[in-house]
Amino acid sequence: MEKSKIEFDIAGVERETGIGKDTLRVWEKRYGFPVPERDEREERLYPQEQVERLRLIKRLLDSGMRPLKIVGLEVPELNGLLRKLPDDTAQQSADLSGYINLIKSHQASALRVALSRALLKQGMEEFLSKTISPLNRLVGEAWMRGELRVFEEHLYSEQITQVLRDAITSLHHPSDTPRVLMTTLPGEEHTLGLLMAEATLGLCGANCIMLGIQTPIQEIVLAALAHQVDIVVLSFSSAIPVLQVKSSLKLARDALPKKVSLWAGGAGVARLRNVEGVRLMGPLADLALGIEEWRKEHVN
Amino acid sequence: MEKSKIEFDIAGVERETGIGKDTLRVWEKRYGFPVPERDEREERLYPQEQVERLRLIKRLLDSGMRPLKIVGLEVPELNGLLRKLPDDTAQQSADLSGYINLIKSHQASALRVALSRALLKQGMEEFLSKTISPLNRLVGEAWMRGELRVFEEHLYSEQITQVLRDAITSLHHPSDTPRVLMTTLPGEEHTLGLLMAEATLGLCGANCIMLGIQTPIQEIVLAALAHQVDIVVLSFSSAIPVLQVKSSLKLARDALPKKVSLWAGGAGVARLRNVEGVRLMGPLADLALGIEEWRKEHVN
DNA sequence: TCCATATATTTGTCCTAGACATAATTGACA
DNA sequence: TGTCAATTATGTCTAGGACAAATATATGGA
Repeated sequence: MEKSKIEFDIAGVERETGIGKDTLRVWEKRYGFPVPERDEREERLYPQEQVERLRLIKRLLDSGMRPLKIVGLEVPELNGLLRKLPDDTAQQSADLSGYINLIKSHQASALRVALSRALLKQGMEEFLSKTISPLNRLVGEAWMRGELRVFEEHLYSEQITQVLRDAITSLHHPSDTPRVLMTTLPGEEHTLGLLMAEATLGLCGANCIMLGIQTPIQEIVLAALAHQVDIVVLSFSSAIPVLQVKSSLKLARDALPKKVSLWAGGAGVARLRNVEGVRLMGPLADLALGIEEWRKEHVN
Repeated sequence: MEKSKIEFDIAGVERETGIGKDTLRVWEKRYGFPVPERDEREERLYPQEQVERLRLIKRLLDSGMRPLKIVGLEVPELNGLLRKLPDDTAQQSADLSGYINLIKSHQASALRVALSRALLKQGMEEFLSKTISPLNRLVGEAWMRGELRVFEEHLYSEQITQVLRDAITSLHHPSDTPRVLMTTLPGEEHTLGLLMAEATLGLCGANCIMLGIQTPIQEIVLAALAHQVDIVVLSFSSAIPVLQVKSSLKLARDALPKKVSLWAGGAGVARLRNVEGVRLMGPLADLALGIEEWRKEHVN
């Protein structure tokens, strides 16, 4: 059997690249790329190479470049631009580059062991702030530059997840206050930020109720009532468009009872100014601070 | 401040309900529902009630009903239909209803404890086949009928995940063969099936490399090469359209080297007939069988 | 009466082409 | 050099039409 050519329909390209169908069509008209083949029904068929090129473009867009400048560039030029993206690896303490090397050489279990060891040595708080957070940023940047493949990033996330989940299980104090509901809104699929938040809150002795990702807004409200929580924590990664974050947060705030606090954290909120009635969290330490303040206000 | 009306734009409705924008527009024309309000720009604004109603419709659709019969029905009628959906609870051994009750009363930690206990008592294999699998089906059906809210289902998934992950960590034998890469394709977001598969394969002493969910096809190929795996396992939940499963599987098979086996499992493949070069797995036990056969063929 | 095959209907997703608010960039001016 | 206004770029929405694949219904034969 001859190896048939690998081609994606427009829905497949949207899934694989994260670029919407409308956007793909309008790029074709405006920038002359991608220009897919057509099947007998005149429907677009994107060959593998174009999808690969779109992935490079998506990365550059996510790191702040503008379509006009880069959609239409050939693969070598795109790679050239990717290499020029900022690289903090040098500034960072050398110990982090050890992790990066483990990721690049696909040594999953060694990576997991190294992370567990660091956790034991540093303690959770320092582990999160000095190791995981900067490592996340490093990995994110390396991925942007194309030094890490998607599958390597996936493997990395999986190991962090395992280490953190393990640690979190060991610090459960189910009866404490405040009661905190944790989840993300539909569209936000990243678990890592949520897990880091859970670890931080767990340390403070908060009673975390983890709902996982992508809970519809109205379900968050119902869950908040059913579990009688004091605080709802939503996590946003930097992958989500700011616009979407803002409007979703407003909807959530309106839908939740006033007495329930709404906190938003993660890299995705750094770009936000201010949202009425929502507490925006910067670094993880803000969460601990928030819990402290909440306790002061509820001493009765 | 007056509580402003909660309304979603068409993209928000797509995220919240999983119904595509094109579909929403064409339903409006064909069935007269949903008919959203419009903003000053003539863009659709869906009020909360319509979104809620769409969620009910989506559930009925997912359980096999046809749009013509149900899009356009009012909420009470929809609920009536939901209640008529099949209910296996009665047939199942009574012990499972205990779990359901824990879910409905939102006792997360009690549920987790009960599950861990069952795992210890039954052993992994029986735990998966006699408890988790039927429980998943029960929960799925109860959710379809509207007896469980989304957030309750989320909470349930989270507890299962924790119990399974805990168990999996304890059975790592990293140097064994065959080497198995595990992930889902873009569009498939369900982790549970993947975790259950990992537990089963881990029991057989296979060397599982877990990539998490939603790995682009080309990345799967790269990962398979980098990790020199013998088998790639993809998991499909019943939430994914059959059409999408079939075309994705074909693409993946074409993209992977011939010497790498491709296995597909999960509720989503039950509806498939046959895909060239792909081994379709029914129950979890098939995986164990597959590993056994693989070992027989590779005794050199 | 039951099953297989042919015909009709239903349904999701794709198409083109155009519009416009918001974000980012450029230019003018202090 | 910094600030504000004008301009351009960009994603996402609109409408209305088309069609293949999936499903339902009718038909014929054992």
